[in-house]
Amino acid sequence: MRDDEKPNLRRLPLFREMMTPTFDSLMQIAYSQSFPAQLELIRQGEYADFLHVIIEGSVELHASWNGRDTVMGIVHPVSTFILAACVYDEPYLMSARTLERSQIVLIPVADVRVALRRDSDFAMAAMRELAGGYRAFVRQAKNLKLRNSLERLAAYILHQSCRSGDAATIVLPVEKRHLASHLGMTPENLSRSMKALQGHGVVVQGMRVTITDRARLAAIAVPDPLMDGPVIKAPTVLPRRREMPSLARKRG
Amino acid sequence: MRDDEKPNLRRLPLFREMMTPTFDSLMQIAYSQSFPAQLELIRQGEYADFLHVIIEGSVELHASWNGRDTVMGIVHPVSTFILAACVYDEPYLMSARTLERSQIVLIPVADVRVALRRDSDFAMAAMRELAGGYRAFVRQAKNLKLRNSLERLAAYILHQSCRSGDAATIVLPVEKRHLASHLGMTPENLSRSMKALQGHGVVVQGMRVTITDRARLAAIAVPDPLMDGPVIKAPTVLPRRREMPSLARKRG
DNA sequence: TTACTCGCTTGATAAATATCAATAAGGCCA
DNA sequence: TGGCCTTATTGATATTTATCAAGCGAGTAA
Repeated sequence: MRDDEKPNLRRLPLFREMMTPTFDSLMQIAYSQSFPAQLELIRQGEYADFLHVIIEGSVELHASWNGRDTVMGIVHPVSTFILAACVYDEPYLMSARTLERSQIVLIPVADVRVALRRDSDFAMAAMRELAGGYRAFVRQAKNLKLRNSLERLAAYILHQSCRSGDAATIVLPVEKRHLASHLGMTPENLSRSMKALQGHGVVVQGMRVTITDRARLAAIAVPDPLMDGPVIKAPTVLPRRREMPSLARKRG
Repeated sequence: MRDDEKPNLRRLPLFREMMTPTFDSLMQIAYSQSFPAQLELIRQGEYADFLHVIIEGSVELHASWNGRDTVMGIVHPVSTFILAACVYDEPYLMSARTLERSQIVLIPVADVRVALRRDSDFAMAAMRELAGGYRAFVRQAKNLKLRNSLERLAAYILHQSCRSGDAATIVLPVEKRHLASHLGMTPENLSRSMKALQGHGVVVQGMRVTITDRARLAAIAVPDPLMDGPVIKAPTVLPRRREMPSLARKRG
């Protein structure tokens, strides 16, 4: 893998506190690869072979059963995914596919396991990462069970706005049908819910959603850190550049 | 805490592999307490003070938002809960209440954290425990998003039967209204779904549910280890297999 | 026993959500 | 620029699920 990718990985919570020799040895074995859009990286039911770290692009976690399919989450750089399957040595519960061309670092699970055993700081970080993932899914389950679809959408919009420093306007990071599936609804239902939110503090123009009245939107969403996640605003975190945003979408 | 409780704890996956001195030191600080039914042990939003181990009785994990409330899970002996909040030092996402008189061992989180740092075997076990919890919630989210309420109920009945060695008759472990909430439906809906399942391989008499035609029930539930959890039957624990079952039936 | 809970069931109705079909809109490419 | 393909929207309708309001029934205390 390229040397200029390592500092990005090193900054991740998972790798930040581990000992340098452990990190270096993992980096020696790891390799970075570019995948085209719409590529199935992981299929549910298979066993973990690599810990994945997404450096660039975006990856969608989804699950299917009995001919139905649903989006379980979307992973953006820089973060890891399927750590749980690596630790547990059990089959993946979700599939993963690239949404766009993506740069991904692959670390063989066997080496991750060795590193976990050897480096207790790494183990602690992995534990924290897993606990975080656990909590994220608890929140998702709460969201599904306690909110209806309109409330979920409202909360999603508010949350996205929050994440970009309370920006009034957000741009949906994925196609609407994917967002719909992510929120546990049909595309038609999402479309109607978007319309319903207009007149409740929101203006929608294509992928661009503008909050005109935060209070009214919040009255529907009733945001709650125990469900929407800690409010980690990202006003100043911009060390990573997104090249050519206008051309960065759609199938490859 | 009583000495006769320690072996039970020691047998838990979380404590099984840790070093004896670490275990003993935790046991010295831990104390066991009996709680009456319907007692709120943990309130969502608060911070973890103790790792809980349920020895006897049963505990319900639930979550509330905006005046609504839902059952997120039920914990039976012998197992631990809220490890994630202990590790992460973040507020609980769920509340916990006893369903009946329960015996619970409490271990101060500070000591758990020290033990995690000192004993890498314990850390690995905790990691596996967290990964398992993570996966459980991924499955719950899949269940909610991919199945409708009738299918969830059918799957629940089959799963309970499986857990007791494919017994034809199971006795619901909790009141129906709690089960309804657990399955993400109203009591009325559960009642009607139970009735709907009669004539599809199930007979219901109060808390007693008998499977008369497993195939018909399975045709509704379409069981899947990636959603319903590993099939750990009570009588014998099968050796781990890693074949790739192509159980993902398309269209149904 | 009677009366009283409390949870379960049932029926009627309403709301939420999905499905199907058709149209509109947007990006992409020749 | 127009044509093509995909996604998004809209309308009509069906299905699923929730709500409200009785009624039922087992367990319990007086």
